[in-house]
Amino acid sequence: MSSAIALTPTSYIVLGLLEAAGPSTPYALKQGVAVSVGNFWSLPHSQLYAEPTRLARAGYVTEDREKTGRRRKTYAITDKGRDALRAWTSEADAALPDLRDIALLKVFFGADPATIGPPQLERYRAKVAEYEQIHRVLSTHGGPSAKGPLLTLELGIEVSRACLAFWERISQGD
Amino acid sequence: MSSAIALTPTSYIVLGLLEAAGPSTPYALKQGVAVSVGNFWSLPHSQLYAEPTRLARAGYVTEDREKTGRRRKTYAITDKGRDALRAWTSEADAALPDLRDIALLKVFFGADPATIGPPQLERYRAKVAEYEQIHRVLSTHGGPSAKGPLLTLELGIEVSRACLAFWERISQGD
DNA sequence: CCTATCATGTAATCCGTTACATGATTAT
DNA sequence: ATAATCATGTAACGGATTACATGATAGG
Repeated sequence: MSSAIALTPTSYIVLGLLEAAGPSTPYALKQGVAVSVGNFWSLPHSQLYAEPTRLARAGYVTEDREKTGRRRKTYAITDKGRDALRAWTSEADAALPDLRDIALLKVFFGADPATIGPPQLERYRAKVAEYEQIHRVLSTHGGPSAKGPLLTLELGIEVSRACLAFWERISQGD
Repeated sequence: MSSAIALTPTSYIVLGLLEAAGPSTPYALKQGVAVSVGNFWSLPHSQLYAEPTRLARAGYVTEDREKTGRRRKTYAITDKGRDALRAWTSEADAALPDLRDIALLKVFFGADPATIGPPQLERYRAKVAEYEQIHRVLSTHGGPSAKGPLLTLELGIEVSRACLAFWERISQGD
């Protein structure tokens, strides 16, 4: 039988994309991540080659390789995969995530806000604008399947605004 | 000579605590993390045994082991360590952190907000209260060295409030 | 005295990152 | 043609998590 593996967030990202987009190559997954989840959960493209392999080993997806030419691999979610995905989305989480903000870590350890703040502030400004842009596009076009992504964007916007306000404030000597 | 290693956020947490608290055992570091950085950047205690060892290998800290009894290890930051820490806090960051919120990931992939939201909401409520409590304590007692931690708390509070509002909103059918 | 809990550490596993490498397309 | 970029992968290394394990200390 197929060996058992632990499913990580990366696993669910792959499964989720495969369910939403149908059979895909790692490169297609990469594109998918870039325009969707990648906005708040990024991963290097190598993961999108490695992870489907792992998932295939355990039967959550099937792997299909071209016999000819570039020998591209295409992955498709299986029923087992769909079950795992649904079980995961149905379960509430145990704990809140850490902020894990390196800039904040520096401030914690005494970094000068005037140094750390301004670039940070600029990036959040850009991020907010970008999120709002995507949100506009998704809410006008984009059907009911855009519900999750839209909500996600909304949290992204609100959190980014909070961060923006913070870095703005501490950038000017308190 | 000592082998070179890459310094990770974990490294700087250890260095930062060692500078702030003076020579410490891994357990003391664990205590330190728990009441400070741990609130937004947690790590398992095993890291606080492994990481100082790594740092010692490269000369950022010294390791001192009791000859008798429990043979506890005590670590102290070196000048090289202090230099590295200062260099790090002086440099602005390159990129914003990802949110990496698993609950949000679930919503993105279509999870029912009514399932995911409420527990999330409760946790943020508690978190905000906890942060505010710590903030009160730190701002009345706690000298000028509490500046960084206080700022950190303030971002924590603002972000948590934003998240709280979000989960509250989506918990009730939109 | 016994059993929780605190304190202190090591071992194994593995995911994730970084780097390397090459085959196709497209633009100039 | 040829450079540049897109597409497609593999290899290696190491940090991080999880689990295991035992020595002290305090409470009942």
